[in-house]
Amino acid sequence: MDERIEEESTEKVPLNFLERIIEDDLANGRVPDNTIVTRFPPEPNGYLHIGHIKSICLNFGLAQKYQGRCHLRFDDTNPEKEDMEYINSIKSDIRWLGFDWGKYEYHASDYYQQLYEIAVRLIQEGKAYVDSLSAEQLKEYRGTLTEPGKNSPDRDRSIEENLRLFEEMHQGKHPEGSYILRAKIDMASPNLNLRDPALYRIKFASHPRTGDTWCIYPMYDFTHPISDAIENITHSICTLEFEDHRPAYDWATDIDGIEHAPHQYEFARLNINYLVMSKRRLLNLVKLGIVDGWDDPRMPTISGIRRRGYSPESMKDFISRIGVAKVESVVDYSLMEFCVREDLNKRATRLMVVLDPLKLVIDNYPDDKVEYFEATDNPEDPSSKTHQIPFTKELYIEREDFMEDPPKKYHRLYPGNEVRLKYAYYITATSVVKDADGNVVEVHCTYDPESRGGAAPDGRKVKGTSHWVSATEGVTIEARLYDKLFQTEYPGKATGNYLDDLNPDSLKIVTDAKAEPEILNAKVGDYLQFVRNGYFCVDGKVSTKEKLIFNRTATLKDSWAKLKEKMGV
RNA sequence: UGGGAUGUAGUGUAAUGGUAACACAGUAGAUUCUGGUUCUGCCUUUAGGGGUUCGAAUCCCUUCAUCCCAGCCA
Repeated sequence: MDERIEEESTEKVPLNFLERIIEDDLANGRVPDNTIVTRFPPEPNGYLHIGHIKSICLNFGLAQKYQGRCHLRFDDTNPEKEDMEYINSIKSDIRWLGFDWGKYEYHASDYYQQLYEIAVRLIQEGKAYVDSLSAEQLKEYRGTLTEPGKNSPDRDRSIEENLRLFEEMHQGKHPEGSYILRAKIDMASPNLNLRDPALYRIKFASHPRTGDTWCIYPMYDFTHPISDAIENITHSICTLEFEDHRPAYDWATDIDGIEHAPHQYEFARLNINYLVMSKRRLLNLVKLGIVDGWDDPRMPTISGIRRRGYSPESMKDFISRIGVAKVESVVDYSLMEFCVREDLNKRATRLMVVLDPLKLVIDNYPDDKVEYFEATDNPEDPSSKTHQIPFTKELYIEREDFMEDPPKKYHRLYPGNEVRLKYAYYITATSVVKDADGNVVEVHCTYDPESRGGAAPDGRKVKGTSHWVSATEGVTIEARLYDKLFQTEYPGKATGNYLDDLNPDSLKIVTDAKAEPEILNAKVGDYLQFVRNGYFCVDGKVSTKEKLIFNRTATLKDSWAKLKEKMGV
């Protein structure tokens, strides 16, 4: 026991740069009460996507790891874009991932009064002023990346005048766009965020939470750092594009009365190839009707992947595997697929479902006989339960599992070849029935009664095993076969328009798949594997008892498909 | 032509002055009542150039490349 502990403590667990910072701060007594406090600060103006999962796992994960806490704070400072609908979806998405913010739920709008008072104080201290420049003039005065800006004529307005005007803005006496409150920092700063950034703007918009109480709303650069300070956030983690805002963050938290100013740290946001992640582009897909909605199983939104059948565990594993750093990076989609397959392989219930049915008739099997075979729910689980599958003379097999004229290395069913029907019998194909166009519509075979259970007493082996469903005892279901929404690694890279790279085959609907009766027990949230076809789940939105609809979460790896391609078949 | 940041296998992440590694992808094989799983092998790496040092991915100088910033968005 002691040895083990020693072993563990000497074992070097690689830390990411954020963990290093936190451990260093903790070790050097820089953290009040030795309690780190992080926050996840979504703006409620859209649905959470996979990129947010990284931020959620980071903020909640770090808090968990160091026995601190993580606040959920809605960054609701722009009433024109935000909505209660989003607030609710965000909460349910975070819960789905398995994180709990407990009582620490906040809204930046809770701080509007405090923010207002701080703004007044800044004016009194000569650190902020009311500017009447128009948006266009503001732009002119700001300068460019290479040229410094110039001071607004209003910059030297008296404190009394500023106070009066700001109060009038507050009271709604001035129209939108007529005035803004600006920080007085440095119009010549090489960092544009420091060229007297806007602190407050006038908006006669109703806020989802504060209603019409306010007609002036604080800006991000002012609200965010102060909200962090109010909540005693110790480590404020955000994405790389805010790096340039850090001086503004420090400016805002450098006000009297803040004992332990929070600090901002930036990490690289998550990018995944074959996916688009920006809210704008996702919204567009929804608006144009290219997808079924924000929760379309092809969408990289949390609600989308959830409906697709991804498990929260697999996504958390994915996030832990990609790591955290400051380098802009693009993660392979295949890693995410690997993670979901690995997780689902361990937990999915196996079912036999034929997606593209081909009739198979066993000529030497009794006409009306029904016998049952026992199938393991999950062979990966030693304590797995079993269920019964009915077997009859007429069955369906996968059309792909029979070829009249097979290529080399094809070891499924073809005339004269013997294969196994999983759990049941060895069969040998004898003849085919074709339609007028020459398509095979029925395969006839004979079975070996001695091979009952799927093995021959004489020890002879077969190379192929097919799944099957009884033609008379099976049930019909709908299967929705999803693939990547985009067919290029970087959608839009070639033409500039990401819609040019949509995958025309991102959804194939199979309305007459045949399934073993056990499928009737499948519930929303169950993880299933249709043997040899992939991982599936019950569609939580449209599936009904009368019409069962399943979504394909991911295919199984298919080395035969690769081989076929290589052989040029 | 301003400022900020970043460069390690195809991709992502370790190694924090002491033998460049792990995972995914790729590839070859073994096992298998899922052409799945599992197992084994292989492939490929410090952006370039200089310097410090017994020793550099790591420190210094320099060049190059990429990303972000000119909302009254966050």
